[in-house]
Amino acid sequence: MARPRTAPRTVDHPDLAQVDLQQVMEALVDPVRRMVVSQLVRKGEDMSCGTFEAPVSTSTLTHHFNVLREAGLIRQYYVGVTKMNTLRVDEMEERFPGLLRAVIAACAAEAGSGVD
Amino acid sequence: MARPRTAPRTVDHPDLAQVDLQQVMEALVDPVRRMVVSQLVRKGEDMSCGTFEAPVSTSTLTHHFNVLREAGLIRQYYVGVTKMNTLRVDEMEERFPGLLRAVIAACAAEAGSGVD
DNA sequence: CCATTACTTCGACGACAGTCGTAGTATGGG
DNA sequence: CCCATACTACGACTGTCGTCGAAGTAATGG
Repeated sequence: MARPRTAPRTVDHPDLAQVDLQQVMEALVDPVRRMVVSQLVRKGEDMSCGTFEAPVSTSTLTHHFNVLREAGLIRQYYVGVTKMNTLRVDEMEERFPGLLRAVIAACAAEAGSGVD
Repeated sequence: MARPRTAPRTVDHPDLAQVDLQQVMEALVDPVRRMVVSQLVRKGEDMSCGTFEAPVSTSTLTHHFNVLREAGLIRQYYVGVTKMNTLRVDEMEERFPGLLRAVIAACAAEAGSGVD
């Protein structure tokens, strides 16, 4: 019987009203974090932490997820032993209209044209 | 007779095609540089380097102007002994649609609401 | 229970960005 | 000519960010 010994793992998310532009910019300035955002957009569905491609170690990736979550860019929740990630794109759009959308578009454009 | 002993001082500006998102994000992540951009927008006309308000020394401000110029965000030109600054907003809009516009709007929104 | 999987936490380290003050250079006026 | 003004260049310092590996914790399956 899967009787949880402790409370189910939860994750705290900021209300976007209390996130400021500085935090969002700092989150989006890192290329690895933009990769995460891009992959979420491209996939179009929630992704577990382990399924992202990035040129860094797992522990570093954990750090990047924390930064993204604290900046209000992603929402995270546990499903068993894996942790899922969603983009808070609509909320973000309301908080800073056009910003996330523009960054996503720019990422896609750079990935699309031959950038090597 | 104002005979120039040397060639008039010129300033180099990148073609926006050769500016990448990383550079622009790095330029816009600094709050002092966003202040510069905001003041240019608010003023609505070219401003000399000495007329900006920022909580840093003059030499630091010079550094910030360099970063903004190299990221393609501002255009600079000398008028006598002073150096003028313009926002390259239209070119930027073409290069990364919506990005600069969104950041400017976010700055204005934060400045507008009581943020202290 | 125990092992496995999936992610986190911690400390350490290296690199680099922002900052300053000082000294330097160019322009324009007396 | 010389000085004042406006900005720049340089070197030094500092704090912070991204990075890693090793050790830790939590759910799941046998």
